[in-house]
Amino acid sequence: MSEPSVNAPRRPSKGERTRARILDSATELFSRSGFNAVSLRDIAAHAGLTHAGLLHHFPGKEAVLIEVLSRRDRIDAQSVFPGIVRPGTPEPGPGERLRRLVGLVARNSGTPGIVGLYAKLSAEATDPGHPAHHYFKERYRVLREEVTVLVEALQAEAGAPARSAPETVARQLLALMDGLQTQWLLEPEAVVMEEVVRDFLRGLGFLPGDGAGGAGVSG
Amino acid sequence: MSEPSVNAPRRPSKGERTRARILDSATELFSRSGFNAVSLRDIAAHAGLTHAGLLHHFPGKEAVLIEVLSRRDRIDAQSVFPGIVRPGTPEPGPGERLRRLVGLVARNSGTPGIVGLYAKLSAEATDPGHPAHHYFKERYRVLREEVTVLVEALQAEAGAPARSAPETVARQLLALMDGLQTQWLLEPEAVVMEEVVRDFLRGLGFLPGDGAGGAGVSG
DNA sequence: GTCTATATCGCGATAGAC
DNA sequence: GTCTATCGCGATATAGAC
Repeated sequence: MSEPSVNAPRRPSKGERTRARILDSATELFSRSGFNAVSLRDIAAHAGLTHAGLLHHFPGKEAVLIEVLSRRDRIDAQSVFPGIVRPGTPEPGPGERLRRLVGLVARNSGTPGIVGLYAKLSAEATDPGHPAHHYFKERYRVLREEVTVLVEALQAEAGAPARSAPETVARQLLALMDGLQTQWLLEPEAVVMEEVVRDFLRGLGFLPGDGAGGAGVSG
Repeated sequence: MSEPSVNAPRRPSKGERTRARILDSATELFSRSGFNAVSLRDIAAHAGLTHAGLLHHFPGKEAVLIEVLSRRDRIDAQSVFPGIVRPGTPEPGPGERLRRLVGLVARNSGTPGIVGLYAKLSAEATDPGHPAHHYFKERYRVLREEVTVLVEALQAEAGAPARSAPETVARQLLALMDGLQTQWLLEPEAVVMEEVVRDFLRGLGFLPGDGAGGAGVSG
């Protein structure tokens, strides 16, 4: 049987290994120097082939970037919303999902290179016709839906009647996280993204206030 | 006497007029087609000179963009925080400044081209060494300070004790506005930036809530 | 001081040989 | 699947015309 079953990892072909090598090289170089400063020739050389050889695996430079970022997206999403990546997987409870989401914000502070790429590409991709346009539209749609569901659950748990529509709060939270990244990238030492996000969530009643402890989401 | 006094508008020199013509052309072309799709040769041709001639007035393409945006910045800032542009000018009251700030968000919905340029440049400019890096650092510093002062005043007016530090709220508001632009640019018909910002401000007690009972979220 | 012409560079992308 | 060769383009530098 050389037919692999759906979930069994099979031996990668040579092409797949080259592709992976290219993505690893691109991730490293993009993270270090950004998108514009890195040429296809740089990536190809780092991966051990020529730029024309690289373009056999990817249609263009931006396609490489999109693949780099969507690979990371998949990893991040899996940690917060496992159901996105593996449909049917049961999501953790709302409190746990929120904890993981804030943890993701904190973890991003360790990879300014990637965060910067994300900020740049998501801005460029607002242009219809940009190769990553549909990817980002879809990304925001999925994230907004997941966060909306999360907010609904948190509002229900919070007890007090919800002041705002869950979709609106979801938009606010995602916008806040994105906008904070820009401020943090400009002045990394002056901003603690995680703290600002926590403060916002506290205002919504999703995290205990800084006085007497509330419902147990400590430390 | 052909000596103009300090504040009297004097006849612009030929160079200054050329410079202004270049900026007008660049604004129009950038707004219509974005940054990457427009070449220096396009801008120069539209302004009636060659691309090398243009480069006698600006060191490079990005310098042109920075000038285009900072010119707009000056106009916008003047409408909300007159004191920034003309030091010593008395600011309007907090309520009025907040009203103008929200009005600016609403007005931005009329110029997606410029908003997009802003989103793209502010992301690119997070890279230290980018020609606009210092401009954006300074821009955020000034905006954050002005908004912090505004938030302090609004918190005092709101009566209830402030839950968050004014600087934090200022960061949140600016981040929210920036992040919303990305979402709006991706799906202009699905987002009403002004409404989401108002909702956020309502949650802070800076705008009147809708009715009393809290259950006012319809639709 | 203002602008043009030209020459050169490195880039992304394509075509076709192997 | 990878190469060499080549194209067109944007960006840049220099020399010099007005």
